[in-house]
Amino acid sequence: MSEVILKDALVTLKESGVRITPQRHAILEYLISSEMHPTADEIYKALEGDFPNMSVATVYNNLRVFRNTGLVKELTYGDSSSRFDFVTHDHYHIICDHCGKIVDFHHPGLEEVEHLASHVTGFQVNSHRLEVYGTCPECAVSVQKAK
Amino acid sequence: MSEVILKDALVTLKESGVRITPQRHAILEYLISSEMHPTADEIYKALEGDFPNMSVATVYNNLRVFRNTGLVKELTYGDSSSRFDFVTHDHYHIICDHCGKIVDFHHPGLEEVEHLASHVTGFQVNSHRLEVYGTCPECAVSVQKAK
DNA sequence: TAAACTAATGATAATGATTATAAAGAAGTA
DNA sequence: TACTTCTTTATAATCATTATCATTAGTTTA
Repeated sequence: MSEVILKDALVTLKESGVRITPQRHAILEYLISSEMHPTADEIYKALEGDFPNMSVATVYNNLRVFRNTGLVKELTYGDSSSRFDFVTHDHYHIICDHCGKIVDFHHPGLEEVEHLASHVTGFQVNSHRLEVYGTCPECAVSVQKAK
Repeated sequence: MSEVILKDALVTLKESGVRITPQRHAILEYLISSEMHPTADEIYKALEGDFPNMSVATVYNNLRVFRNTGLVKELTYGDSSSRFDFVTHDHYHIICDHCGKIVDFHHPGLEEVEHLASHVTGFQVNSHRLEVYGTCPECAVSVQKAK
């Protein structure tokens, strides 16, 4: 089923006039199949086996290409490096304060917040970003034990 | 009135056993008085006149101290450097896609989103983060003109 | 198909924000 | 005063990301 998603993505790229190189194919595939939200370096390391000569710059370049075509979203949290998320349906993220794990969850869009914000500030609103922070079940267990 | 806020902050620091140095005083004062959400470097530049010998490291160190005592929040957006926000009431930010301006707005907390996220993912929820993106009135005008 | 043009890759250097280190200074305490 | 601890300063180190540029590959056109 992620096959279909990948094919769709490739079609989107082609329609945007972006060439499908083996590297791009591999990066996309990894982003889609991976349940995590990898950093550029993690992607680089993961594909090192298949592409021993691939440069880090290629990863960054292509992530930017994907971002520009709207296929991929860049997530910046407090930590040093950005994470990249293949955009499927609209979803939000919940992030574990302890281990940094990121889990997706769905929630109806927060239009009323956008409206209020627009009304109060006079901005034309385009989008919003929401993240929830907490402790994941696994870390909750180990925190228990530590007591 | 920001006098009171500053005094409160100094009391908070003292209670946490943090010494009030002239540099810390100045950084706090700047953060409170400034309507913007400055980067570390902007703070550094702003205080250069009064503290010609102050090191950038001092700014970073003290911002970390303030963050740890809960006086200051660190905001990371897509761009390269973090921004720092003196915490007064709970508020959200709306950010202009064109000029990067950040404006505060108030909105009742999104508890129901936290509840849903907790229910779906099994996380214990601590907090959330919400930002709205759009075009500020000034930039909307210049975009009009450009047409 | 070959030549010409354009885009993508890879290696490496450059940038820039942030952090680490270590010496000197200031404040706090006995 | 002597001692300890925290803070500042200057500087070097780190690390993610971007820029440069020569090389390669793909596409277009004649």
